[in-house]
Amino acid sequence: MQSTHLREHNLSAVLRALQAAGEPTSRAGLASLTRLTKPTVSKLVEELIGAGLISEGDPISAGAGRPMVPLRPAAGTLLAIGLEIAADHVSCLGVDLTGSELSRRTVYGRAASAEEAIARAAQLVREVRADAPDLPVVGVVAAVPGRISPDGRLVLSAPNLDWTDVPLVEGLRTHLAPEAGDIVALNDNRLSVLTEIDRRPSESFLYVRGSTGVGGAVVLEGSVLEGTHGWAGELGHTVVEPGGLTCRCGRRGCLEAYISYHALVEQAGLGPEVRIEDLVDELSRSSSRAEVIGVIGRSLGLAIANALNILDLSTVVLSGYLAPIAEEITPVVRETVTAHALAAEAGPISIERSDTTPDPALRGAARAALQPVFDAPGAWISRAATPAGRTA
Amino acid sequence: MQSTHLREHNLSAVLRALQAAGEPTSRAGLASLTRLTKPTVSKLVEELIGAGLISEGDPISAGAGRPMVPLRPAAGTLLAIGLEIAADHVSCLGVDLTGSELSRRTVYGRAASAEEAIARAAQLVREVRADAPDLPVVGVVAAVPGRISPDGRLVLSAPNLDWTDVPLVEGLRTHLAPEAGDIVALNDNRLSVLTEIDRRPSESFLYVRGSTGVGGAVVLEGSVLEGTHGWAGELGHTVVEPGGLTCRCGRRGCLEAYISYHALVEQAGLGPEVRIEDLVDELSRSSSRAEVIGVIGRSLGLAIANALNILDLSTVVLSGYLAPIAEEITPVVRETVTAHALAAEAGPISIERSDTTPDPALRGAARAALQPVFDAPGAWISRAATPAGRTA
DNA sequence: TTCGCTTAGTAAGTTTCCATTACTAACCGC
DNA sequence: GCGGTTAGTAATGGAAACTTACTAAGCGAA
Repeated sequence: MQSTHLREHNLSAVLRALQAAGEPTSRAGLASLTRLTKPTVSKLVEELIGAGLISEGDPISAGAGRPMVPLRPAAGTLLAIGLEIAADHVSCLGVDLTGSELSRRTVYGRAASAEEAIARAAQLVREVRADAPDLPVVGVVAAVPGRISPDGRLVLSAPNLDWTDVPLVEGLRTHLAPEAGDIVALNDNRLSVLTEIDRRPSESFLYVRGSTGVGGAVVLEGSVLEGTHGWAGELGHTVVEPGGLTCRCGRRGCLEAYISYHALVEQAGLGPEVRIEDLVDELSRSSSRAEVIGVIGRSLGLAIANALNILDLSTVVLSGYLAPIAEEITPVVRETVTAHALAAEAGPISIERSDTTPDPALRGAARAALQPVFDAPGAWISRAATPAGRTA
Repeated sequence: MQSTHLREHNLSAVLRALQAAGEPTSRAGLASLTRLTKPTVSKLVEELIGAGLISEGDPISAGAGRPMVPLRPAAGTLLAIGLEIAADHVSCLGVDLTGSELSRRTVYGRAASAEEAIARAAQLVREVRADAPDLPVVGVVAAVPGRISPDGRLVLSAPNLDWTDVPLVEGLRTHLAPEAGDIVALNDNRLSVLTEIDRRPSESFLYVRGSTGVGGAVVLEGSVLEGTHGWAGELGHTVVEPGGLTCRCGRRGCLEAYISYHALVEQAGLGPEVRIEDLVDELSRSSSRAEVIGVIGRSLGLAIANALNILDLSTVVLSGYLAPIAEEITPVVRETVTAHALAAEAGPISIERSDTTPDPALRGAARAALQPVFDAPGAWISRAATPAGRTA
């Protein structure tokens, strides 16, 4: 590491520590969190304040001693933009460094083509920018329900959108002024999980999200496992029944063939807009409700158990349409997991439902767009020095 | 990071770069590998030479320019000790920083008790130390075929050894002088894989090792995934047939119940000392050979496919008793994996056989015992004879 | 042979950055 | 108001790495 990078490293450490603390913290507090000395932290904080990344509050007296000057991530000094491109809507969310919503836009309805969806998305980004015209933009992250090339530029396939090899980033870039910052596309499941990571920082868990299919993510000590192609954690095509039902993907016995919303809807012969809670009710008319829950629980449990065996994790978070029925299916899932997961021998497997914040993918995308600031605050300090706003 | 730690970081970076290079490298070469400047590398190298961690060779001329002074990890300057505790033998291997074998000892025969096995192991360690009495000992790593507590001190269970809750490290420590350095126990599968990592540094792959059971490891960019309890990658108890055969572990449908050496031997009604190649022959007398290969290949393939789906990897390495029959089973495994693994859509899944170096666990243990030197070379510099190398 | 080119390595001085030490600031309780 | 306590700053010093400029040593072509 060059000595130049040391400062960058420490700036980042201070900013991260402040965010991780989750509450206003004094310079002295940051010093003990980062194990840097008080003078060093003072200097770094001064720079970060200068760059508009940290803000000071009024001194707070807490017991004896000089009152601390509370520091927190600065609100309203920059704009990070998240996009969500879904089958039936496109949403855009602008947040500042605190993660607070600055602006939000949505267009409902299915786009006729990828080009149209991209044009809509770009329009929303422009509107969100216009709501905060003076703020520099960190970047744009788009959540897409599909597979994305490792460099985050190309949507390889997104079945629900009917997209194949769509150059999303290039498309957005042609519609947007270059000051929009970096634009990157990421998988919606691996963005949704960021919201969950905020709730339980530095934990390790398996995240299972039911949307149209069944996706998920693997979180190891607070960071999302990417995998070779960027789709690690995709639980949907785990084989739970060799030679079983044929899945939409053409394979047999996939988890999705048994428990995806899509599969269940088809199985029940219902319309596409049934809520999952009603769906289970509907299904339980033909067979017994316990049986339906049993099928979901057992196949899901088996897939989870196999994943936990490989990863040696002991926490599972159920999200998406699995969250509302989590309470009901958990006993069966737990039973199956306990019966098959090795980790169950070392201690109980925790099966939890996710945070119920709406639009986790959208929020996660905005959250991801903020990341460069935490990773490299130095870039923002040089920017603050040259008020032109653009890096040379 | 404090500025004190910067030096440590860079010393480590230089030493690692030298090892990773795999061939003698000049100071200038290290500078470009580490992105440090030549003078900085020169200084760091000087320290490492003083500490006996790097050695200089005679200048080598390669084309134009001044000949380089080749640097390599120093041979015979320190001793790292690996232990392997198996059901029918205990082995001990001493290596230096280059990984070269300095000394090796083995005692065959099953120990009557854990205490006896530990006493044997300690004796071997003493003998290996006695073979190189002047070298400082980095530490001792013991490979154990079982589950080990996360702190590496306690063997929770090792079915083949008939061990439960054995305080291995404490036991070894009472037999050994404290200068033996840190003593740690680790799982044999996750140590075996280190040999494979040396062959393909920084790659990601799934390592599947057939021994008495079926174990494995997950390697992500050159580092072994540990998991919550330290047994990530254990493929043996993946469910490949829900409600299928009963496994030794009491569960049903585990991979091990189908393809472990143990299971196959039992299935064939043979003695315990059959070689795997003969075993397959033997089994093929009752049914057709293709059928036996088919069962192994399909169940293994299914387990691998599920693991690859979760982890998004595209390389598998077969090791242990799977290596000698790799060629035969690979077609079926590949077919099954390709049929079920999502990653197969992005490109071919590579299924390879492991390095055939004998005693991979023992070698891996010694390799792991070396790790502290690469992680923190600074500790060895202070130990070195003359830190008075400060030029005024 | 000699001169220029190229690469390896070193020396000296400078810069950057953090730690140390010692201080001031501000508040509490007695 | 006075000690105790915590927050924060100022000045200095030292460690580490960078920059620049040099020497060392070989190759090859004029």
